[in-house]
Amino acid sequence: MQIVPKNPDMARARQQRSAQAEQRILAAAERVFAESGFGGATMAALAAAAGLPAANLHYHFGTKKRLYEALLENILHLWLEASDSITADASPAAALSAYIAAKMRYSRTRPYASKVFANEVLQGGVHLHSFLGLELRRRVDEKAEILEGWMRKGLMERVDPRHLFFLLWAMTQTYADFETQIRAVLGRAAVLAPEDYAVGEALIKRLVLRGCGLSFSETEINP
Amino acid sequence: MQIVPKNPDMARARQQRSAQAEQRILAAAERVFAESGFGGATMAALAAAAGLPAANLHYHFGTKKRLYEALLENILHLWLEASDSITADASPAAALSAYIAAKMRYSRTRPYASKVFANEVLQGGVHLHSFLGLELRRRVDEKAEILEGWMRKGLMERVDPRHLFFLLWAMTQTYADFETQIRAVLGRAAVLAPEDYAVGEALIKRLVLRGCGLSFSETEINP
DNA sequence: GTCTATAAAGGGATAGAC
DNA sequence: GTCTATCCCTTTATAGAC
Repeated sequence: MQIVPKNPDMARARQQRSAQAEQRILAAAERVFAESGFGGATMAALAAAAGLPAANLHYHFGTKKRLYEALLENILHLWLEASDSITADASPAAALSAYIAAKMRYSRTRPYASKVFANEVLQGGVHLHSFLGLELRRRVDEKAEILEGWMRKGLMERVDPRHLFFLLWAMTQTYADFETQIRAVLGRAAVLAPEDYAVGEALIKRLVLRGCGLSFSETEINP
Repeated sequence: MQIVPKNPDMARARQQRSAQAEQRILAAAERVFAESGFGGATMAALAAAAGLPAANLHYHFGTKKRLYEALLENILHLWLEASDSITADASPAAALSAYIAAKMRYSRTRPYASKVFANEVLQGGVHLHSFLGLELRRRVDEKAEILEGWMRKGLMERVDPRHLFFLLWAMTQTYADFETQIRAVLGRAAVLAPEDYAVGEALIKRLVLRGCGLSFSETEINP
């Protein structure tokens, strides 16, 4: 990362090992920050989770804060991808269903990422000001405009598109962020069962599609 | 709290001052823990928010952990109250509407309490094991049984009652827990406007009531 | 019960050998 | 790039005067 090497081969090898170590650290950090929050996570815990001495983390990321910010940066990209299905020429029912499915897949496969993001927003999102105020806002404005287009064409009933997104995020992300609570209520010992996610996803689709005046049939959604 | 007084009057006065101080500390702690998480909150910050020396907090609550647990205990009571409207002889539409309204009122009036609870669940709920696994689970089982009764009588369509609760919690609490994100998207500078909560509440009612096959009319819900 | 001062421990970060 | 040893500041908690 900050070494001037003698020959190209050594340089490449070094960079590769460095990149590997950084990925390893970020993956471990996702879990540790999710479980302890920024303030509760210690460099010792982060290092132990990554299987490295704490000094290595400082070498690669400088400070705990910068490691955390690098992790957040990674997570934000994931967050934005899910809405790709919402395009002007898609059908509202299919687009919203696909969006819900994508967000649920994210909750199921990347629960720690979801929790880190939730933790950050919960605590005021000080590290996210430009993301929330610029990138996210722009993206939501774009998608809201598409929904308003559908409404003008009579393809769906009138709803406030931004609030609809707030509720979509809340419902899908709760299966990651509040998984502990859901497991407790359902009596699942270690992890949620695949069918728990399926039941939740079907119910979210039902509420949303019907709420927007779109037909909802189990078989259409889960063929 | 641990003083043996000479006469009853002095004892009462002391107890009152002590109780006042403890309320003051708990109110400040709700805000500080919400904004920084358990690990990020320091006794110095908690003391400053309460307007007292840090030693006083230790006098009243012993350790930071015990102060946090006392605060959580307070918050859990709030959490359970909201579902009082759900009784076997209520009408499903009215009961669910009242529940949504109660949870939204809680998000609006006690956002810090909601955030502390969210933070705790997010981080695995280690301080909530008995609450989640016993009290909450029992309560949800009870309320789920009431919903199933309504379904058997044909008063509402069949849905998984537990997952319905997960979504109700998620949708209503998001207006407290993710308020930062909602404000950013809506372009609200300091706080959400009263109408933001109203729009959210109406949309939640619409999704839920329609999703359960119950009639939803704006005027019926917001007279 | 409340305060000031301080002990004791824990945590982030760096130095320097390899 | 990675490791061990360590510095130094922050934080929790207590002691003891008032």
